[in-house]
Amino acid sequence: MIQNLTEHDREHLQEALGKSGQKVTPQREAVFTVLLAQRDHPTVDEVFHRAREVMPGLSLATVYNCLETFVGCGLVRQVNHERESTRYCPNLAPHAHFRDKETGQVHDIELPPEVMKSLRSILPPGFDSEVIEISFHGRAQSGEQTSN
Amino acid sequence: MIQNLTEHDREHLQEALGKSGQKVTPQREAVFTVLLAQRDHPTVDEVFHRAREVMPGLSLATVYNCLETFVGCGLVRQVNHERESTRYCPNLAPHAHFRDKETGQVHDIELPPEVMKSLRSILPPGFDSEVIEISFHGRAQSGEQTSN
DNA sequence: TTGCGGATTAGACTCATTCTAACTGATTAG
DNA sequence: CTAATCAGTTAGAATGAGTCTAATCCGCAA
Repeated sequence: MIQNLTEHDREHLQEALGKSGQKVTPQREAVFTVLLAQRDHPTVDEVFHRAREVMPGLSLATVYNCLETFVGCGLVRQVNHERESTRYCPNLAPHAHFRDKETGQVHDIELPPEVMKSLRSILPPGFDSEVIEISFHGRAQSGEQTSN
Repeated sequence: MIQNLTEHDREHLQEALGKSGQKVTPQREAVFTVLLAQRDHPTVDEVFHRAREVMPGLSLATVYNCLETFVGCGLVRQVNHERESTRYCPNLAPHAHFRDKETGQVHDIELPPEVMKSLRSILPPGFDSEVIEISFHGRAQSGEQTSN
């Protein structure tokens, strides 16, 4: 079920968009709402279909646009695994991703600061990294929470 | 310049293919040779064009097939960054990848065992990972070696 | 020689994503 | 008030990496 945004989330959206000179639109709100409502790393297509239930005229291109905008202003992260469709994730805390071989589900794995540090430490001098992506691939015993 | 395989490399190829019940063919040898000759993480297309110089009749489909075969028998690794074309890497030691924002070049970053260990340790119980991919994205000051 | 099976091939196809050009609707300028 | 502007949205066309298909090739065994 897709709830409306909380006041807090709406402000978050507003502020992030505003910072990069963009506006809240009904479409952006719908897409953002969908992302927050079910934090299961949906593909563009999944976002599209979910958002359509609430805003039937919404076009696929707009979903692509909105998601790109959100990524650009730091509201969500892209998650890529091999060459599968890109997925989207509104979890902004540093985390890795675990993709279940069997179900295809993606789980967030918390990334403690000391692990981040040890990772950064393996870069030779002269390498300056802005983004680190860590992804596991394997199986998760059923019954594990879909973390976020 | 594309040299022939050393005796050692040819045996490596032979053995890895043999283990999974496959044979060395001229095409596979050509593709493998290309991968070893220039360890710059080429795309399928790059491999294709390089291998063509040595074997003009070679088809793109075969390059896809060969590379898939090699990945299947553990001879090379796939490297994916965002949604860019898949690249291939004959470095079998545990390592991460660093993609240079500016040049697009991919560098191998050695991954010490203790870092591997700390990474595995962040998986909650029940999560069992076979593959860990780590990729950095940022800029490398020029003058850095293209490690491998 | 014939037949078999794996490998190779060219070209058709798929499908996520990007591009394009037209349209909308809110805001600003005259 | 109009008109001009401009970001955002839209449908559909285009792109391009990768996959599939069906025909052919080739080495080996019967």
